[in-house]
Amino acid sequence: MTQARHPTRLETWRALREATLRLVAEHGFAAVSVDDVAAAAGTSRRTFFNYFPTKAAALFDPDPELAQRLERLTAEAPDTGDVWADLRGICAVFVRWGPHDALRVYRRVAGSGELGDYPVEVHRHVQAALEAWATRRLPGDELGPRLLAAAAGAALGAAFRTWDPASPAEEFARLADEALARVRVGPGRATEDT
Amino acid sequence: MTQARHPTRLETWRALREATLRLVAEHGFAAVSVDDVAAAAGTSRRTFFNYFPTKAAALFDPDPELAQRLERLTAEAPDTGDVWADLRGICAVFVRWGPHDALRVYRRVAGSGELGDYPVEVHRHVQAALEAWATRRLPGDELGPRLLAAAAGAALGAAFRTWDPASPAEEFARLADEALARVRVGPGRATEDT
DNA sequence: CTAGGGCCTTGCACTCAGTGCAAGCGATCC
DNA sequence: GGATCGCTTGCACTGAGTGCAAGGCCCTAG
Repeated sequence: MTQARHPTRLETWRALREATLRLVAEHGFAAVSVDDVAAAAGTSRRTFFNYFPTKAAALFDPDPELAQRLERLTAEAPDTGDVWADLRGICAVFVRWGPHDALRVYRRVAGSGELGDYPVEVHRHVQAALEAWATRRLPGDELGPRLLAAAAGAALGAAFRTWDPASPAEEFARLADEALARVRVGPGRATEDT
Repeated sequence: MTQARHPTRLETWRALREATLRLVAEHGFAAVSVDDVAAAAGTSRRTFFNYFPTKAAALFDPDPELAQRLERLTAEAPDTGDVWADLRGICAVFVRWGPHDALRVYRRVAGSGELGDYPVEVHRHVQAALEAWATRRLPGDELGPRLLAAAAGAALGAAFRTWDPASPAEEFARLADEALARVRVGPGRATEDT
């Protein structure tokens, strides 16, 4: 039989994330203390802070594996020449992975108004990855990459806020597609000679 | 001669905002405590929290007068039939008012990475006002108003982050114009029969 | 087998943000 | 003159977040 084994770093991370998600879904963000989460995950309060810098981070920080997949997705994305269309393609794929259980909790927390800053928190790392991708695609353009990533983030955010968390996850993806389709981001004057 | 007079509520508000802005500009957000701010504004710590729910709020909450002007701006905005164009018009005006001294501090704070959530904080109330306006313009459309406001906010945010706070404020307005011009938000399928 | 070094956990103590409560103070209204 | 209302303030408390140092587990070198 297998020896009692120390949990790996990722396992502890996931236990904390899991506990946070569950407790917050049950009681709301404010009503859950870090001590509660740590106890529920079978670690100490101090260890919690070794993994997450803030309580909110335990809710929103990207799962390392998911982050890696996103990294790969942007790295392998096609270049059709139309940056915005390619970006939409990336988003369309990404939006169908998401940890939808987490998304539902995010929506609940968002609706309760407990976290004024939730909308970005949720998408910050996604938007950062998109911006990095756009920067590779538009070297020399300062505004463009930020604008592209922000516009995509805005579309995803609007879809997210419109989504009814009680409805199937596919509905969120559909809303995101629609939102992305309604937005268009064109090249700047400086780069239209490309 | 005038009698010694109790400061009006707005005056106290402004004293606290002013003190926060100045101290944060000097020492950074984290290095300034609420006690410091309260003392600098000539009030008590407890009074600070009677005016602002959080330390960040003292930095970012909209000046009541400015909020009113924004309210009026959206109320009186023209309706040319092209929602996005009208929205761009509103933003173009707004972007030339801003308390640019505050904006410069925001950029500094933003650059230092102390406030992960700054970008929204800065624009939250603006975006909310734009969304309210868009909702009046597009009744019955759930996604549309959020998308319009978020897209405009994204453009403003991208311009803001690209702006060099050492350059004149007009440069920020120019960047905002450019960003807004590069983005286009179209009507949804459901509303294209309007 | 043992000694040591690295990584992770944990407890302790501390600062600071944010809140409820109740007392105080000035102005206003009968 | 007394009741009331709004604002301020002090006090005490919870909980987030951090630095520090001690202890435990594992792996490796001798």
